[in-house]
Amino acid sequence: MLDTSRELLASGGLAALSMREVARRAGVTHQAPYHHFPDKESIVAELVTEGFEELARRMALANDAAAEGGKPEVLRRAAEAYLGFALEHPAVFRVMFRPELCDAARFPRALAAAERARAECERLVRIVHDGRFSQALASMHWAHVHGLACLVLDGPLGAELPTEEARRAHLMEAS
Amino acid sequence: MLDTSRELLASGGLAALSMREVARRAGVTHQAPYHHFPDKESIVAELVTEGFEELARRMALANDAAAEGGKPEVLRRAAEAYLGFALEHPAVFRVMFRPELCDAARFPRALAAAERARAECERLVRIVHDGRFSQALASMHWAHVHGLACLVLDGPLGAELPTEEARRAHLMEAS
DNA sequence: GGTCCGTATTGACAGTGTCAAGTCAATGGT
DNA sequence: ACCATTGACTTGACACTGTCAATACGGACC
Repeated sequence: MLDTSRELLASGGLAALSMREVARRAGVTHQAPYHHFPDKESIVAELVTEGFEELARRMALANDAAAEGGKPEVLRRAAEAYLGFALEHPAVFRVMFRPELCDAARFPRALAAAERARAECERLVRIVHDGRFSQALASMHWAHVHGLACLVLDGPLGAELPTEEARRAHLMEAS
Repeated sequence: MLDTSRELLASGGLAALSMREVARRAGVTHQAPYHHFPDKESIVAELVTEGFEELARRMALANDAAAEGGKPEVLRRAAEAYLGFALEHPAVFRVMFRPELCDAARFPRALAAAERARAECERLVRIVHDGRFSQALASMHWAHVHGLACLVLDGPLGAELPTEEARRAHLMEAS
């Protein structure tokens, strides 16, 4: 069920993800999905939650590299983690940052997962800035990779150099 | 006609912008709008075009400040222009960076307007970096303000300090 | 065996974008 | 003066969507 939802979202974006199409692919009638999810928002919320969990996982892994590599290595890995996720799961990534699609009050799990990703970002800031932390610093780092991801996925940066090339170039500048 | 579309988009987001609601507000039947716009995408494209034109205009104005102020002043004004636009027209801003909503091939004007904004970004890079230019540098600057805008509008940064305060703090760090 | 519950079905409703045909007034050419 | 054309609008339909309601089936448990 969620698998087909993921597939639909990945293939045709949010527009392609419809309750009825999910039911069709599962070989059941259009109302069957409503016995597993109260409404469409719940499916989206589930996918969003998974997305933030995976993103947080990747960021955590990158931060763990602080032990071996130096600070620039951590930064590089963090950017790689964030951009890697965005490039590998573009449709999920886009949906994750459209809060109107998944009311935070109704889906605390999604919010918690997002918070975990945020916490990893803060951890990164502390690692890179010798324990110091400020919201402005965190915003700066996050905004940088997030902006890159958005522009590469949907902005003018995506047109040229769609793959590894441009991405690497940007990573170098990010540190 | 476009006015009511703008209103709907601004008030309730893309979901609230429907051909039939536009017709309703104009006091005509649901098909009347189709005599002025071939389909919904055309209306969205028009709003997107206006958005990019306004954004390019603001960025141009900011860049023109290079004559009087120094480089940091230009940077500050550019960020102010970008973030100001995003905060004043959040709904339009969001739609501008969802290319699936407005096929570039069908709407060359929208693409041209976006290109104009991009050109202003390149101009900024040249001003700040003494005439030097690289795509990576441009991406870096653009990504930074764009990421800030996205996160403030729809991300976790928007929750706290929604107005002038946090925004200014980020601007300081950006330069 | 009877009851309950989870799963599925059928059928409806309102709302959407869009196509097809028809109405009606103003315009312009002969 | 007549007529064709054009543009703005209407009416009516179609397929699609999310969702509600009522109904059936099938196994688990007392």
